[in-house]
Amino acid sequence: MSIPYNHRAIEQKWRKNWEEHPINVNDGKKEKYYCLDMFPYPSGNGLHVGHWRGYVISDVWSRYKLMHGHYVIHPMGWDAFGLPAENYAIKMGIHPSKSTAENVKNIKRQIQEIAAIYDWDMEVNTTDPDFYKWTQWIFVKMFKKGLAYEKEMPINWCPSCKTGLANEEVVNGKCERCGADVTKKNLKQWMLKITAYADRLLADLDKLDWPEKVKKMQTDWIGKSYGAEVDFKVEGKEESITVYTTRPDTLYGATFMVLAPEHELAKGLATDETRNAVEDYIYKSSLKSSVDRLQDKEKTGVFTGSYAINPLNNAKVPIWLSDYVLADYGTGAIMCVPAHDDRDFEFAKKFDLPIIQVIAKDGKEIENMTEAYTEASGTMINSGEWDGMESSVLKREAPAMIEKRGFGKKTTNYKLRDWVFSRQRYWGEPIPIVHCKDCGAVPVPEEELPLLLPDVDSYQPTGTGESPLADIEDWVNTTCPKCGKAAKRETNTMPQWAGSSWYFLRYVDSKNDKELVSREKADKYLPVDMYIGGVEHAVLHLLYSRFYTKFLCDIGVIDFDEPFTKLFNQGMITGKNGIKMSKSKGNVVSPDDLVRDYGCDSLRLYELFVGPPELDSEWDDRGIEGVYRFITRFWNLVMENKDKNVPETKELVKARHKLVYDITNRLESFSLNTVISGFMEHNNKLIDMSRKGGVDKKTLEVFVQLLAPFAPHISEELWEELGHKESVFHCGWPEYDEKAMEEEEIEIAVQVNGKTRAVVTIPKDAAKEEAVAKGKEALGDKLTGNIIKEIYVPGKIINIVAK
RNA sequence: GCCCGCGUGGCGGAACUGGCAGACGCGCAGGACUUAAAAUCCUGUUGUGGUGACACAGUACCGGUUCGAUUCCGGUCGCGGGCACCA
Repeated sequence: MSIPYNHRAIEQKWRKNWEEHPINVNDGKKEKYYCLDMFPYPSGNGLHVGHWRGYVISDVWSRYKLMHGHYVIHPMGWDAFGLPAENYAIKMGIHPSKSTAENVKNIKRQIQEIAAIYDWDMEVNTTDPDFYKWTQWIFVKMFKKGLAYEKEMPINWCPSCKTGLANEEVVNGKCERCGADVTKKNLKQWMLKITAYADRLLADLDKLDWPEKVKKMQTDWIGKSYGAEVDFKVEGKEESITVYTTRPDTLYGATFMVLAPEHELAKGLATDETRNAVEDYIYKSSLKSSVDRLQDKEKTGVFTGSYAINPLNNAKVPIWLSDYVLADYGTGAIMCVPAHDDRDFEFAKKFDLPIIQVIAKDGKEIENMTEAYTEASGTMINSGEWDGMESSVLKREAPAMIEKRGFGKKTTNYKLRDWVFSRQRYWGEPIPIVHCKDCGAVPVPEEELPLLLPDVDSYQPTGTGESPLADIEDWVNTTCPKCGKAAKRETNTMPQWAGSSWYFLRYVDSKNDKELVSREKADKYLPVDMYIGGVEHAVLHLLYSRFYTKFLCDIGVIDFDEPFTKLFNQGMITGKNGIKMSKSKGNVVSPDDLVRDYGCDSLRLYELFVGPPELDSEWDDRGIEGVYRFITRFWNLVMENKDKNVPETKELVKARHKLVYDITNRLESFSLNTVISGFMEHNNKLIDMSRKGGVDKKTLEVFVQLLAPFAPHISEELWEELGHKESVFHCGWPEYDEKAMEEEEIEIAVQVNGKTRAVVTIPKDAAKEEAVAKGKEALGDKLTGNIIKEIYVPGKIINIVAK
């Protein structure tokens, strides 16, 4: 009896061995491959089996690249600033610097259990001053380029987290972190001008090998639209109001105009009769939260008393105010064409405003219109000189026509807003700005960075719109770097996304104290070739990182403008019935026990076997038994055959090539669950062959090589058992020969009218006559009626059509 | 409301460009070994009918294209996700 499989001893042995003899070494000659995980924030709850999956996927891919002779950059770090870490610290009553350090330690231990080939020399932590020095440095650079600016405006405010939020952090009117209803608060904020990059962020999506879903989400988020700005004169006044529309073709149908209550002209348009009502409406709107505004089912509004003149036909249209028009999109004012827009139609019906149809539906005017006709297709009617034109054509041409006639211009708009970058919280990078009475906002000189986050006892958020830093007088009070007079520090901190927007650049030169990253190393090791993480960051981290990368490229720090060449989103692991794993639900499965009982190798395989890596999968502990059985059976197979000197048979060679073919192709297409089932299937076949006469050594070796990225410990052990001195990871990836796996005879289904009635064995490239004859023979008396047609697709099917 | 994606056994899931539906695994049932159990091994496992070879039905539902459809097309229902008054 040979040695039984002992995962504990084997895994311990190889962990130690890899530590002493690293397998992924940069010799300066190998081609680099950068495979990156989205770095975790150090949560106090530790890792569950769901976190494992992403890390296993990336490690399998990294080891696969390693076996192809690459030097693999596969780092790990900590996204340790920000709300999650701080909220946890507040809850536990431990200072965030302390709780964060503890959590990092614990999670690092757990991550090491995965046995990934992480290069811990590269490790970064966003809360490390040597790291956030450069986070602040980027901010200063942006400030100097005019991309960071201060603005007082109503921003999204989470009353629970007591901080302002970026647009991207508000999901369905709720805080992305805590789920509380988001309100509006008027605050002076630092903003990043991400909108300056809107066009490039949109256009460059084409360059990326990313899931279509994520590209689409970013496209929609950027939300580029094409249309025109049209100027309407206000009757009896000097002013004119500019509206933005994507449907200038419907200009003749504009029967009224609506301004956002916050529009700068709103108040001034009121007449003596309407003044009270108008001011009342503006005041009430200002009190409404964004959630209220969204949830209002009925449209509200007030007539200003003023009229505008449609520049096309000089029609007089009433000007209304309504909060369904957004102040910060387009011009904050719209022309309303109730016949061809749902919202305008609703508003017109409610306030009894005229409706003029300008596009014919099915060639005619609609009687008793009950809903807006929103298609841009049909012939123009009631539109003066435009009558008879096709609306879709006019929609395209109208902006230029309007521009030519001098009452507007062709333009585009984006849904993307500038990034609210201030947080009224303690646990973040201090914004390196000094406010001076004379010089205004002055950046902290670059040589004085990092601007350290002061240590405080009271780090709870104040809720007043001021950061806790505002209370630390000897920190706040400073001198102006420009004029030397007394000045005050900016007390807001940066959002969690600041560090994560560029951390991937730092790994390859993490100890550089002169530069963010040396240009030499950046050119050599960047960008990221493969990025693996959850889809939840589609419009947050992934958009911000692209923006940062483009900026850093523009100022010459790096020479590429897209950070992540290829992106893979792994699905979530959930508990029973697809319920998200959480402590409160009590359905969290910790990897620790499973590693102890079944071993790291088994858990790695099972993480992949549960389902397609890109889809969510329900965790079921029992399934790991099957994987453990496979590993044990494979172990036994190798142990029984390794010293038997079994000669290679044709059948064994065929099986070997088929094995390499299956595993390689499935791995290349990221079908990792079927890679594992492929291993199992081939293992079963080999066990069968082993009983019939044995399995040759070469086949066993190839199997071990293929298994290595997935189950590294057992593979190294068996590789050694097979007589090798060198690590299996340095012995290349096996190749297959399609000719070698071809069968001379194949089984082929014989159908009658498309239904399988028999299976015959025929030569692989049998001629039609032969195949059909054999098929008919096999069918025997199952074939009745007159034969109408005989179909033979070599290698696929024989189908006899009979009546 | 708009835009994506998905519906396959008791369960997780296979089926590459249309070609034997249900690979692989879990679970379950039966058997071998054992005093017994665990572990291990073997057999069976979509449903209905039949002792049986076999027959019929079957990939959410209805219809279409095709010699042939889980796969392509049209419609319906259900589930999940994104956006949500962006003019």
